[in-house]
Amino acid sequence: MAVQNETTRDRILEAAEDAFGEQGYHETLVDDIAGRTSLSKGGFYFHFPSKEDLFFSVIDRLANRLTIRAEGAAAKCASPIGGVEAALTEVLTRLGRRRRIAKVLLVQGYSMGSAFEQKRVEVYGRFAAVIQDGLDRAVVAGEISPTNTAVVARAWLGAVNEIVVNWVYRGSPTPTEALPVLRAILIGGLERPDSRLVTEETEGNDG
Amino acid sequence: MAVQNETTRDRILEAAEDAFGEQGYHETLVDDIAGRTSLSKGGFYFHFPSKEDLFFSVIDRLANRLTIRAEGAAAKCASPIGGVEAALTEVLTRLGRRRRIAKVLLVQGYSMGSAFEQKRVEVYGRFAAVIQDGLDRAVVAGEISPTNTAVVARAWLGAVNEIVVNWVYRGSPTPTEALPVLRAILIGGLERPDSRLVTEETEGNDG
DNA sequence: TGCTACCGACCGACTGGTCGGTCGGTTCAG
DNA sequence: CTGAACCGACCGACCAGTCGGTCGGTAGCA
Repeated sequence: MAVQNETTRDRILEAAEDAFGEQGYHETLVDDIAGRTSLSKGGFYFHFPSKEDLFFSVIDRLANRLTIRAEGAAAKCASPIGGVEAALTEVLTRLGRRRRIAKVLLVQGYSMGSAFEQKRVEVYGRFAAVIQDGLDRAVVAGEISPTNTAVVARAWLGAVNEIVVNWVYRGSPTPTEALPVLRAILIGGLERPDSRLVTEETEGNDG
Repeated sequence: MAVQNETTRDRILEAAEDAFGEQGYHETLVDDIAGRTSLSKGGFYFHFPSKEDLFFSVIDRLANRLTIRAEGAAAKCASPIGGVEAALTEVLTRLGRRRRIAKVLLVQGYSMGSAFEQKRVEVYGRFAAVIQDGLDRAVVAGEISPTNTAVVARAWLGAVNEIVVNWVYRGSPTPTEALPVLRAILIGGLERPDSRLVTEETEGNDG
């Protein structure tokens, strides 16, 4: 029935999140996921058409959750630049708490080869768009000087990404530890239009 | 003999660079590489013990070349911060010219699963160390304020990485186009000790 | 209440293709 | 004649996906 169906599907997604995070795409066998779910392989294929489809579903689920959280954090801030900062903090904090999730989202997809390229563009594009949107509004609000916000957004995304991935692989510094420095250099890299005495009012941001 | 040996080995490395860059690790078959080299599979295995070993050799070769170029560019500059900037420019320009190389170096490795993790740490660590070294010397030289240069180096690395990867997947903006903006925000994110305009004495960063 | 027909969820042995790696054989320069 | 370099048919592990079958539940009917 429908309810049981949903539950089982979710159980599979949950198990897959763990498995992919621990072992990567190729190392994770459909039998592994079936095992973790107390399902047979056939049972699994009743719920998902393919292993690839499963992986994409996992990615979508994680990316959606993270985007919602980031946008929620940003929405609580009055100023655009404060919003971007809050979103940054939220993402770093969130990923910093769940290493496996970070690994699935930021690393494991590449194992899929060309099948992943489109998905990568889509997911990273969505995050970049959130950042860029905040920056654009900050420009309009006169908080920062006009610049190529698309490039800046990508650079920020990359910086955050590398901090997290490095932590995933080496264990330190944790995203939380890196956050203050990261925030300082990213925000600090933006020019203020009224820069006679920078006097940041963005410093004591809320969140 | 040694000479012929080297030549064939290099031909294999060259072909592998192309193949991995175009198709990724899993999609590239040993037979592909043999074919591109006008060698049989057996001939290939005379020169390399395994496909994995071949991939690592390709990565090492590319990373070494790029590191040498970056360090060379940096060495030509008098000031440390100028050196870091020059290295950044060199890397972006270099990778921007060869999309396939960029793809092998920055993306394809992940396809190998856990076997690659150590290599990733090693290669990225080497690049980060070059940047960090420049930043550290810039601090000593009084060009920038003390900060957590390890984190800053990682962030820079990530920013550059994402710009290049995004270009690899989407074709634009090219690294060369992005360079001015990137340079501005990265360098701009660093505090100058003598800046009367920037008042705050480092609110969040430690060492 | 009992019986039948049916169904969604699940099982697990099996298949079919793929591909890294092997090995006995061949070529040819020295 | 030796052996480094190379050939290419072959092996066998591996694994995503299939398919015929099982089983608990339930709708409909008398």
